[in-house]
Amino acid sequence: MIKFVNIFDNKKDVFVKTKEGMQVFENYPWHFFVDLKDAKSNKVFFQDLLDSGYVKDMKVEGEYVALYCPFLERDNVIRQLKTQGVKTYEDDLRPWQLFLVNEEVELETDQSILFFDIETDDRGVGIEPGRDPILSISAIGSDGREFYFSYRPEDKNGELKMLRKFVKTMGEYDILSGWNSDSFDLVAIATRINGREGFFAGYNSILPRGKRIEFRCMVIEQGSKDLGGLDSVRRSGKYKTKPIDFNHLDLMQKYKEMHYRDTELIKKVRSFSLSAVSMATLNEDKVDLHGESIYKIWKERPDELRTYNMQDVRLLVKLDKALNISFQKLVEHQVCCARLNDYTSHGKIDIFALRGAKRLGKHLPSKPERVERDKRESAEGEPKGNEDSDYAGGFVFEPVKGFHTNVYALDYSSLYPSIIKTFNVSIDSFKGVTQWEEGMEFPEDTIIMPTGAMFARDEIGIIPSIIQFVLDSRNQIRHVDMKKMEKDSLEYQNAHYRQYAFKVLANSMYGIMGASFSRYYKRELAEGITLTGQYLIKMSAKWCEEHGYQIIYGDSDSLYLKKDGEVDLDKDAETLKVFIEEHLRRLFNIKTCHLYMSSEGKFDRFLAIEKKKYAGIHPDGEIKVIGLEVKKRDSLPQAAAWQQEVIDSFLIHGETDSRFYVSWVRACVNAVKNLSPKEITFQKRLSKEIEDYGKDNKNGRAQPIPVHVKVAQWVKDNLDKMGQKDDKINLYSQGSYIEWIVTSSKNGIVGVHPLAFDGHFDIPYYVDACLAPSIRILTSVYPKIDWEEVISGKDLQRLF
DNA sequence: GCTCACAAGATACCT
DNA sequence: ACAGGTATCTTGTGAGCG
Repeated sequence: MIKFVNIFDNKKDVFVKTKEGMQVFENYPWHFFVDLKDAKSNKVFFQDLLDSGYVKDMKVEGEYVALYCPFLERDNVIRQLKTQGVKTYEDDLRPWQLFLVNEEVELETDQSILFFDIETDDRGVGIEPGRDPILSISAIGSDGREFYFSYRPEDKNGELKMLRKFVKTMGEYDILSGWNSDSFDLVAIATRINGREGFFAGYNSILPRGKRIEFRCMVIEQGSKDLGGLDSVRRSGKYKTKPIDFNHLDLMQKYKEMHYRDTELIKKVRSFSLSAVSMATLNEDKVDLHGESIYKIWKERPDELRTYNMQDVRLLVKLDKALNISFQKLVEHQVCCARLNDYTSHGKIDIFALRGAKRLGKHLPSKPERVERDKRESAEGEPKGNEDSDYAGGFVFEPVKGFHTNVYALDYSSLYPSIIKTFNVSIDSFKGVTQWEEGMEFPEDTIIMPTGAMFARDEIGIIPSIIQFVLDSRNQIRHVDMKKMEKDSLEYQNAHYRQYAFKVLANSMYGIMGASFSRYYKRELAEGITLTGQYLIKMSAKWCEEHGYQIIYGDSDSLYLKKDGEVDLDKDAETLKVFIEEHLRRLFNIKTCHLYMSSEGKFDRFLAIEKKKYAGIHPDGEIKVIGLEVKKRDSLPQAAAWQQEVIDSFLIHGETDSRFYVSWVRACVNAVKNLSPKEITFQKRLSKEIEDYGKDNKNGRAQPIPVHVKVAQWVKDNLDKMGQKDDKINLYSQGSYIEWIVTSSKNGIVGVHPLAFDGHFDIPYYVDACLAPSIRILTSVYPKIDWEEVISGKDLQRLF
């Protein structure tokens, strides 16, 4: 078993970095696969490939033939196979990927880390990594050593010398780790050394003394549309890095990944600045510079800069220790058999699945060729649902809007993985699509879906097998291994992270089957899963209605049910489970039912406002709020505060007298004119650079510029007024939050930055804006009351 | 020149 | 480079009207 720290190739040899040193596997025998039957039916063609020397060797492996050829000649060979119409498997794998799939390897979790942080010249307009000189770098190793690199203004080559010293130190550790370093610190270092394309040179202590190695680190532009998979939470900055032969761990990125669902926290830390996160986690802040420029301090009081710079790294080390970020990350990547640098969902799951397939003696399709596609464009002019673009997802019930009591929640646990297992959904077990109708005839050895997609019944497919393996492993860890361990021990922590990684893997399988760039993609399968989900939740809803429940709401895999009097939800859920199992067996010929609907508790009081917007209170007093404005970071603070009051009145106090709310609204209307600037300040995130807004939309017209972008432009033009820049995130670039107050709404919204606010705001506009979220709740409960009139006071006027 | 319905983008949520 | 579904707010356009 090789424990690797990192692995990469030069398209020929594979380099495996371990704790002991670098192992080189020269001319790693690169290969890919075709079906044996294809090789048999194209005998002459395959013989020609061998004779011409393009393919060096062929070996029969079960149902496949492995074709050996140098990776560099790959394109040529594959083109010929494509022309001949031969399907290939795994032809896209780089030598290092193939190595991970084939060999006995595991990621080393015991890796040394160098935490670091840089300070840059801040005299220019804004902050742009790579443009401004780097003034200092602090670093702390996981072994406790502290480093500080800087130079004096007089030293012409000071910066480059400093960077080279740093890179040398970096080579003494396995991992380089910073905060937002993927978009800032590392971009700056790589760019300052070698320009945008650049790699940077250094010494790797693992190699024999004196032997030089280049640390390659690409600097690439981040797509403006691409939000990185974590909705809008992930990206900041224009560039990011792609380190090749050293490990890099951006703690901010992983921290976001761990917390992106926690809307409460996101509201607190907003852009996930080191300062905000340290405050939230450690209750400790960065050193306050009182608005003084970094450059000035560097020039005049270098010791002070050192203190400041060092404090940031100390925070990093403390955060990692408190939250175990790097350890969790290492364990997670070890479970996936992924390199530390391959952090995308697809990158992490791919090698894991390929290894899983190999264990079963099977191979997975090659990645589809890159198709330039734009979902929106394909929808224009022609009917929606283009060949392989969009497909339907989960079903959302129209809520029965208003205030309810005695609401029960039912939930399919892991609906999509369960469907995959139950219907044996997999690329290799797929038998085509037919028209399905109740009671139709179809082959006995086939499972069918409500969409008509058919799958082999007896031989379990690769994907369901992997899911089964993943869930079995997870259960083994949770219910057996962890029981024997001491809580809070290192091995317990390790086990906990392992089981979590398995859970994530199981839940990601559906996603990659719907991702058109992945080797697992098949529209019929992805849509089969979602539409079967729709079928199941609708059928369950029907069953519940027939058993005395009223459907209040439901989304994809959940149902919210109302029933007064005695209710034994667990018993009903069990009966429903049996019903569904029998139904699926009879109509779809399934073999084993893995679907399980369980009770998610009761709500004494429940507000159904809109699709994806509701709130409820459990008997123990715990309140659950979903999707409402109080949970959104772009909500007006006062609007959220007032909406919270309404929610509490209904759920905690059970107040249902409409007169209470009418007078409450009147009081709010009167209070608007006295609101403080903070309460009426909007905030929204810039999801791309200012220049990228206002381009032509799909109708060929210039897209209007949103208010927050106009204000961002003002910020850019008035940077001198903004005071000290917070952290690495520019005040007006992709990822920044923009604040504004509305001063006029007569001819379009006019927003001004809080710093330009003179105290006059558009009161009528704010009356609407502050009350809208509350009014939406009140309208859903009391649809007959004209709340517009209550706000305008017309209902009062009528009385006089 | 006004109102109004509508399309489309942008953001941030939910499962 | 995991997926789709949805509400809400904003601006610009074009129809209908006087």
